[in-house]
Amino acid sequence: MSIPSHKSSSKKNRAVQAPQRSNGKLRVAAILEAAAAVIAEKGYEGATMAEIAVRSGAKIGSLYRFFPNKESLADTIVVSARENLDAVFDRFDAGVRALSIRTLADDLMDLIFELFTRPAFMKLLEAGQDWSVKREEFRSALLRRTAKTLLVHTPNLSKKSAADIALVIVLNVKAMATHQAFFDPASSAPDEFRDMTRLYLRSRLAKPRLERVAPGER
Amino acid sequence: MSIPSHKSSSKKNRAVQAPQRSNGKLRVAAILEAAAAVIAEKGYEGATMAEIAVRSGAKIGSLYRFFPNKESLADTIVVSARENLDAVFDRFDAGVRALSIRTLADDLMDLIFELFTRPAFMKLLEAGQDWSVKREEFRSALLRRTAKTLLVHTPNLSKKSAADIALVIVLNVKAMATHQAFFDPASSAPDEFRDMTRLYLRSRLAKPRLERVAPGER
Amino acid sequence: MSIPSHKSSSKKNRAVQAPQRSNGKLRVAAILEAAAAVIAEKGYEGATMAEIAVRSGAKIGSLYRFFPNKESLADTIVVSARENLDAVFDRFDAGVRALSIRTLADDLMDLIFELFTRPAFMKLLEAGQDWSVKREEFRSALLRRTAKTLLVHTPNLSKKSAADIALVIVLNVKAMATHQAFFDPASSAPDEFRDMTRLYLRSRLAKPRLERVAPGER
Amino acid sequence: MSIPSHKSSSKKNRAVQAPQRSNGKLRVAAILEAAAAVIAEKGYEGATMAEIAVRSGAKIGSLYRFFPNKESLADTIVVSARENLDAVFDRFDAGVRALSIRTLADDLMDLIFELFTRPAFMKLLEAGQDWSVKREEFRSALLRRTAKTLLVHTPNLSKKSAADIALVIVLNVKAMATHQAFFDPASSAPDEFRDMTRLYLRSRLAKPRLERVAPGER
DNA sequence: TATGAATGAGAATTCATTCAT
DNA sequence: TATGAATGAATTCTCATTCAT
Repeated sequence: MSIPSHKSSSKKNRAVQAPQRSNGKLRVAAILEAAAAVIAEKGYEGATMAEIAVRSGAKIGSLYRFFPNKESLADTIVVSARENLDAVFDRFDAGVRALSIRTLADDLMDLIFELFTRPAFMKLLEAGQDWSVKREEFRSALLRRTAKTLLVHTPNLSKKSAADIALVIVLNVKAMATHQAFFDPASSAPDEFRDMTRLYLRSRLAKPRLERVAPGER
Repeated sequence: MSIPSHKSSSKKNRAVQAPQRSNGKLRVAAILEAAAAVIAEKGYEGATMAEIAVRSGAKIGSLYRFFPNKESLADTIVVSARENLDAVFDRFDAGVRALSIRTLADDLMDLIFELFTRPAFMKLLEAGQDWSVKREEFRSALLRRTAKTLLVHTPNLSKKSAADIALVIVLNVKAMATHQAFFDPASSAPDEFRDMTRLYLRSRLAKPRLERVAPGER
Repeated sequence: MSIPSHKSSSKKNRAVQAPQRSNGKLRVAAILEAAAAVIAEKGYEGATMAEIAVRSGAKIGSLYRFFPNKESLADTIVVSARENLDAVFDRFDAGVRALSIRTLADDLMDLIFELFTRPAFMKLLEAGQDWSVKREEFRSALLRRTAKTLLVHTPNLSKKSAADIALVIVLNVKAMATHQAFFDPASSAPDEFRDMTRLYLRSRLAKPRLERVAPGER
Repeated sequence: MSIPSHKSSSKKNRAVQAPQRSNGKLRVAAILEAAAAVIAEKGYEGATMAEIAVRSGAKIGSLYRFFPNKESLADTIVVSARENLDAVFDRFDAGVRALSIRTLADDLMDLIFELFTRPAFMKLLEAGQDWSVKREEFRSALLRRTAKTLLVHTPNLSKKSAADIALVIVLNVKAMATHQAFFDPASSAPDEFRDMTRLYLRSRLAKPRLERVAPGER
């Protein structure tokens, strides 16, 4: 979306610019699109700048006009998501208190799923020791905000429980999203994940004594 | 499980390699161990033969004595697991009928988790368009056998349900295993995953008459 | 001498370039200034047109409006000096006969030093196999004129001696100028160079019988 | 000569090795030779790894086996000189007290000249803001040792004077060496430099009252 | 005319794989 | 057989120069 303020540690102070002409913005969008697709397919290491260039219809030199290096391209994909993460969650949190557990589960999964919509995400967020700060930041922000949402909905939850549950939900969505492309289109696996997440959330958020679902829960 | 990294075998270049007899097998094991570790960290593309050589204490030349190329190394990791996959499942299936749903969930997760013990697996099994046949074979075999086990336990399950449930269980274990290393050591997330899987299995395998959740719930 | 770097001319992209009339000359001057600075820092190869553009406040497109290519920029720097080389020396030669050796040394160094004032010169004049004709021309003209000046002052000098002495003087000034920036500000090294050059000139220009310093000369 | 313990800041822990087979040592020597030659001709920026490879008879991949990058190659050239700088000066200082000023001048110039023998030096030592530590270290060591030698010879010199004189001498040799290749072979310019340096040293080191050249000195 | 963007040849660097000893 | 070295295609990145608006 907006070109990050790239690595200042670079030797050369190459002037990498945000696009300033409408054409340039389209170009950047196309590059990000292509990068996301290629990374989704081949992973970060497997993706080559040359292929991203070809798919985006840009020439290799243009890639480097807008992104100083391969990593910044990947970062930008993540950063653009990070940027509206808070906005999206803020909006969601506003109405979360009123939601039934079932609806909370469904909507929360949808929300997170959307953040994963660009399939490059899954690849980018896969564990690795030298991930850039940006990528790590996205991961932790997502977990933090998810936990916070759970606390807004169920205030008497412990911080720790909220964190644990958030992690499980996020990983469920990730698993769901990662393998979506590879599912038999007729597969009902996504539904299974949704349903499992509902069961899980219910068991975690329902009041202790009401082990069996309380009437009027919904 | 963890083969020590034989690094002390040669101190000086001109060192005599006296006890170098039949430990070709040890050498191979060390290489596989190192390969698994490096791939787990960096992914298949990110792993370099040079680093695998260094970590395994082998010389780059040796690697190619035992494995004709990088892919064969990765394949071997998968194949060695594939080989005893059937044996492990056969043994498990023999007694599965008697298991409670809870125990089934727990033991099945343990079994699959063990197959994932070498962390390179997760990386290796990640989707990609040009996976080698061997890797794809492992994935489908794992799903097939898991589904079969479910059918042995609960014969009146439909094939399709079994496949769906198998996928969910496998992905749950994968999520659990992948992120184990990154969990706060004090995290109870693994337990959460186990519990969630129990809930899920119970809802799927319990007799039809209990299908309906608590009245009014749904 | 130091032309300010006109950077304030456009604050917004859409800014009106009202007073943009005949300052093509200013623009060119700014570019030359910036080019000289960048080349001085990084050398000819290390200097990039992009950095020169940024420092001069010009846009890369503008650079190429005024200079067809990088080399022509470098050439222009040299040529502009070459152009008034003769004038400067002519003027100097007019009064050179009357100068004492000491004053000759001092004034000649000053004169040459001024030609080197733009520090890009030193870099530009550094040896290299593919120097442009222009650059080579400046170098030889400088040596030729310096030698001529010596002959005007001391007519009974041989051509060869004059050429040798000229070379030494020029190189002395070059060394002095090149390293001026790096001197400890409190360093008296420039004075040393001046003094050394005086001694040298005295020994070369003084009448043979006055091998030992003439009384009153100093 | 000996491969330095290259940059540890690198992303990849590529195992850049010192050569361990005789052949490898020859190769490294050839590479350094070629690098020095190319850098001497084109300067650091102008030199390309490809040309260095061709001239050394090595393939591009081999260059990177021994040197992790272009800069390390340049550094190695400088470092190898730095390494025996102290040894050379120590030896020289041992006998310096007995030398006449004239001989001191001549021998000191010869000594420094030899350090500059590899012509790549002059290029490498040329000023620039981002020179590597190694290169700067060589420069300052050379000045420091030259000043020290002067103090050994003439103990009643002030530190500051010694430093100033050292700088002048070094720059004289540099000028001489840099332009040697470009001199008319019949040029007596080198002799001029030597003579100038003698005059200069004499004026600086001779006892004050002996302003006029002491009889017998020459 | 001014300028942001496009271009692509060329340079640095990486790494799987082969080979000679 | 063991292994240091060689190889070179593939990849990332740079930058002078051109172009469309």
